[in-house]
Amino acid sequence: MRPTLSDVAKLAGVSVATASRALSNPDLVADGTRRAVRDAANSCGYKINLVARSLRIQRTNTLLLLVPCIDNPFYPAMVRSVEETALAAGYSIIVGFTSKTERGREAYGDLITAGRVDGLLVADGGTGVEQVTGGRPDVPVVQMLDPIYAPPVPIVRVDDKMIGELAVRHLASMGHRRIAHISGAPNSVSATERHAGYVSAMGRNGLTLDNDLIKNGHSRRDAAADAMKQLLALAAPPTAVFCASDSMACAAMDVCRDRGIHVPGDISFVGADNTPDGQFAFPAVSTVDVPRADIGLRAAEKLIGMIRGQPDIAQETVLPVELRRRASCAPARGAAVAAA
Amino acid sequence: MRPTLSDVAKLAGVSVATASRALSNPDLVADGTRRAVRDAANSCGYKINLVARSLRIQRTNTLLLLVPCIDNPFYPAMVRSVEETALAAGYSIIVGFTSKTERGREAYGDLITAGRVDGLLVADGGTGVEQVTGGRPDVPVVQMLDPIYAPPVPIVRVDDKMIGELAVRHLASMGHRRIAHISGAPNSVSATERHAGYVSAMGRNGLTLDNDLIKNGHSRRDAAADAMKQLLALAAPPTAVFCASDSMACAAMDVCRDRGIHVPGDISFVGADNTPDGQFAFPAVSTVDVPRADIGLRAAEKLIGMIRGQPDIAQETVLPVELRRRASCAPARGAAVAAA
DNA sequence: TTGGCAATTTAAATCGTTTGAGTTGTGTAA
DNA sequence: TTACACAACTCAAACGATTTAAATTGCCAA
Repeated sequence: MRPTLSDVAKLAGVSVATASRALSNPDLVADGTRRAVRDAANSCGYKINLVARSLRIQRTNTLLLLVPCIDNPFYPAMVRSVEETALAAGYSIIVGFTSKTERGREAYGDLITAGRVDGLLVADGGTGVEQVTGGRPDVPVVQMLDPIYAPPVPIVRVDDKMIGELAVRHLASMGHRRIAHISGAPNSVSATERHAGYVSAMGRNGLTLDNDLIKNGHSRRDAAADAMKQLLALAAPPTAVFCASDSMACAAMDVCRDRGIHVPGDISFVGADNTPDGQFAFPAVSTVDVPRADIGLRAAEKLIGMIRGQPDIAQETVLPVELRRRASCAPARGAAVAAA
Repeated sequence: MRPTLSDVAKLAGVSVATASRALSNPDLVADGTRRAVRDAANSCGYKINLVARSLRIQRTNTLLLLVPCIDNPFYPAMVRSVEETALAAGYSIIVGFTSKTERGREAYGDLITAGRVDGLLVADGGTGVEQVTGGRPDVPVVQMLDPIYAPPVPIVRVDDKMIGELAVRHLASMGHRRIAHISGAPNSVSATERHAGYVSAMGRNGLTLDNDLIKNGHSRRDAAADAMKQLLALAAPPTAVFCASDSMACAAMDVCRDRGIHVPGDISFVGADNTPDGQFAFPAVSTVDVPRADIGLRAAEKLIGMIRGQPDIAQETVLPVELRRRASCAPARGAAVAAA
């Protein structure tokens, strides 16, 4: 039988109340008593029962992190960062993967409604939050990346439109004029924002928008490969492609390699996200970095702040994105290139 | 105030005991009573408090999963599979990453000793388990992959020695005689087993073992690249390389590409693990598959079985490994090739 | 009417903490 | 001496469920 606080108290010759305070609120007891209790606890190998504690104080020091899936190279860095931040603040995280499992988010609703977690971190964007909080509006929630619309919740995200703009600007600055776009999952807000950024930057750089140059890659490798094949089949193929993710850029580049089209000699690519697959591809994919570790950190901090009742929680945190030049881009053939 | 069981009981006009049974042990109450309690629960939006329940029944239905890090492409599939299996059995997973965080496993010891989790799944092999159970030997633990030595715990693993043997046999069957090995982290049991498999298969295939052909890649890309450079600098470089992981194979292949050495025309590679980075590399890396999803599944099942007191828990489960031929291998130049 | 029996239901203890209110004892001021 | 403040500690009531043992009910046969 594992020792309880009352065993410790008995051993130290004090009441359980005093034992409790000696261990978790040391200032409230006299020096000698504190020492006696601590010695007693050590000598019998006492460990606190966190479940009992949670029941009493009505907090679990546990967060639920919902991520579509961990196989996607986008998420590991974010998950790790959330976990680290939470750990440092004394919180554990329960992970849930919502895309591959049959039941999706609903499978985890219980944990929230049943009071097993203090708060919720959602990385799978889109629809509503009530399906996950089970209609308990008092559970703190922080969203990462794609906004939840109804009701709105605090969010940590990046400027996705800027991603499209930076990518296009970079390619345009190298003299490319026929710049294609392979877009992400159409139901994702970030994908449509990246698309919007592409559109606006094309205009701003005086390039004509050609709908034939815009293909849907659905954020999947296979769909991106198909899209690339369609682009290459055009009468006037693009000289550069902005892909809404590095993974799609890798897939598109593979298509080019299979056909003997040289990257970046014949065609340039810019991806997005800065995931490891793009980093280790050949050639390494130029990309617009999405600071996933930082997103995780900020989101975890924000959520913990909310749980602890801090007053000045920003409703929205937007982190900067940044172009990373790598080997997949080269000046357009015969173009006069502006200063990169 | 969220409703408790006693609210429900009051609403239904029964005692809490009956309410409890009506909801969680329906056979023990009369039909009408059961209906009345359920209606009452629904009408006031009652949700069980799992913390209270856990305290009473002395189980949390939560497992702790310790993984070195999630950034490594080896682990996501395993984590996902563990999570899925656990979810299906009604368990939640708390994840802990032990390699990058300062405190390592100790940081999570509390969760176990404090009774917040029912069992422990360890994927970071090596030393002892007591540092993680905090000397509570009664906590169920299952190890994945690398064995824990003191004290031994139930394990789900693969035949790592066979990995080395399959890789070498494959290369030998294609006529390669100078087969190099880039090995994994020297303190890892699986790495030394793969090495041992390489050694034994070299002998079995009548190939001479040349220590110059064995380099330590430390399971890191940079070290593997260094190792590859050393191999290429040899007076008689290898015609094939067995790398203890696909990641290292990718890094080694990158070195070859940088030097204009063609894979597989000039040199063949076999990796191990079957991680996505090898799958998407160019050329795709031939590998020996480690069924990570299956490992996660079996380990989770085993742990849950132990928790539930099933009698016939196997101390050791060894899952089969399998060669996956892809594009990184070709017959040795001018060799008479046996049937592959 | 009564006793016996099975089917339900209930009261109360329990899980192991935390914490507000009350008690004790000591020293100081009136 | 009385009164009061104060520190240190104890008592006992939570927290919200489960479960054992006991009590109630309904029903039927004697």
